[in-house]
Amino acid sequence: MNSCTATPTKGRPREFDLDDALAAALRVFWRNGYEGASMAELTAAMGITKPSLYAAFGNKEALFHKALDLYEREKLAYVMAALEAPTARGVAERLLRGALEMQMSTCDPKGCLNVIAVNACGAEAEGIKAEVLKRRLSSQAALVRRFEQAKAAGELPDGMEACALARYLLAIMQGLALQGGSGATCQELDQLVRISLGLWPTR
Amino acid sequence: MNSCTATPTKGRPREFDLDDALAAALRVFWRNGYEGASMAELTAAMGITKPSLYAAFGNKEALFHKALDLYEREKLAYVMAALEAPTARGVAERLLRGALEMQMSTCDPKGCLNVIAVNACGAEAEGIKAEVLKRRLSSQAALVRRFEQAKAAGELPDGMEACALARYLLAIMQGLALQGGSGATCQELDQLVRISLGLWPTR
DNA sequence: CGCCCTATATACCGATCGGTATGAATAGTT
DNA sequence: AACTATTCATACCGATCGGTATATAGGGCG
Repeated sequence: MNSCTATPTKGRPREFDLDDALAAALRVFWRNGYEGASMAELTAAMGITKPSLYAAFGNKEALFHKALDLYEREKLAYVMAALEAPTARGVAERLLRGALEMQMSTCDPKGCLNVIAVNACGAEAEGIKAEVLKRRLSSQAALVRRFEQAKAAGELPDGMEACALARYLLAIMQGLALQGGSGATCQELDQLVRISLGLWPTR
Repeated sequence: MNSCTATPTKGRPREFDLDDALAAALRVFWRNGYEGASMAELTAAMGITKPSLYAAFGNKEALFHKALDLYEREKLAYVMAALEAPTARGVAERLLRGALEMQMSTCDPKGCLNVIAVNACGAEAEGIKAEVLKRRLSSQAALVRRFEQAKAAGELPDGMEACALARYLLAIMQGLALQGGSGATCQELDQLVRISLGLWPTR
């Protein structure tokens, strides 16, 4: 599980843990977005100095990409797992409840890093925006495929297209993350999840 | 309709139009968010110099507040108008179609300024975030009141709470704006609107 | 030990950030 | 014409931005 930390056994050993530092950087990006996270704030949260950061992670953009990897690997695992639910409704339920749980975590920042990063982009960070969008489209495509499979199994009402349903579900999840990041309480977000599941299409 | 431009009739006359300059500033904030919009970019888009901007609008934050006023007055007028629809479903339809039309406009930037501004906040602009949230909560409360009225009229299924339904509808609208700002096509967003209306609760 | 290699800490780089001091230009008022 | 009030254009302010040069500290290895 350790990230390929092959000890070089040569030269002065590093005095901080790569994974811990990356996790700290993720929290800062998560709270402040890419441009809102300054190198000063990042190094302070990671407990290292700027040269150490650049030596270990390259630069700010490379650090963000690695933090984004960590985010998707640890915090967005429920998305891919949800696709294995037996029915389309089960997929939606797992996705919505997973998104809700993320907003209820007390140790993590609120909101969704993907949502935050894709909007917090001045001209300088167009590459960041593109990268986040690419990943989002990838999981969106997986969700569409899952719903097409459900449609073939006769789970969806006639005339309901899989890609439209996927887009609808993602919109609710994005709204949930946005409201979570804007101070909505757990009960309010739970209301949102329940009403969405209550309105989920039945054949 | 002109903003109280009482001609001072004293001193050198201003060489630009206040409303035009504010509209240009709004477009920049809309595209780049509050922190992503630099004074250089703002003055370039407004066609004026920095001292003129500060003399006319105060500072960057005051300019943003005035741009936000203009945004809500001109671009979010459909929200309050939608509340006058005869039924809850009519309200939802007007809101969703209004949000869709905004994303289809070719001259305006994509996405929703409220959504963008509330997420694009590093520590420096906490006041901006609070102000946008305050306004959002205000219109959210109006929507809740409208749905409570609909519930009293027996339009909603038993056990469906007005505030939950309002939160659900707003989540979809926020997701729509987010997807619109992320490059979704008009047809894709229209799919989203239609499926949302198709799933709207009936008694 | 001396050698090599890497990480650390400090101090600094040019560019850009939001915001302003200053003086010339342009109008009404007397 | 002289005075006053307001705007305009240029040039500048300190602070912060992301990123780095330099020199020292600390480990494996001969």
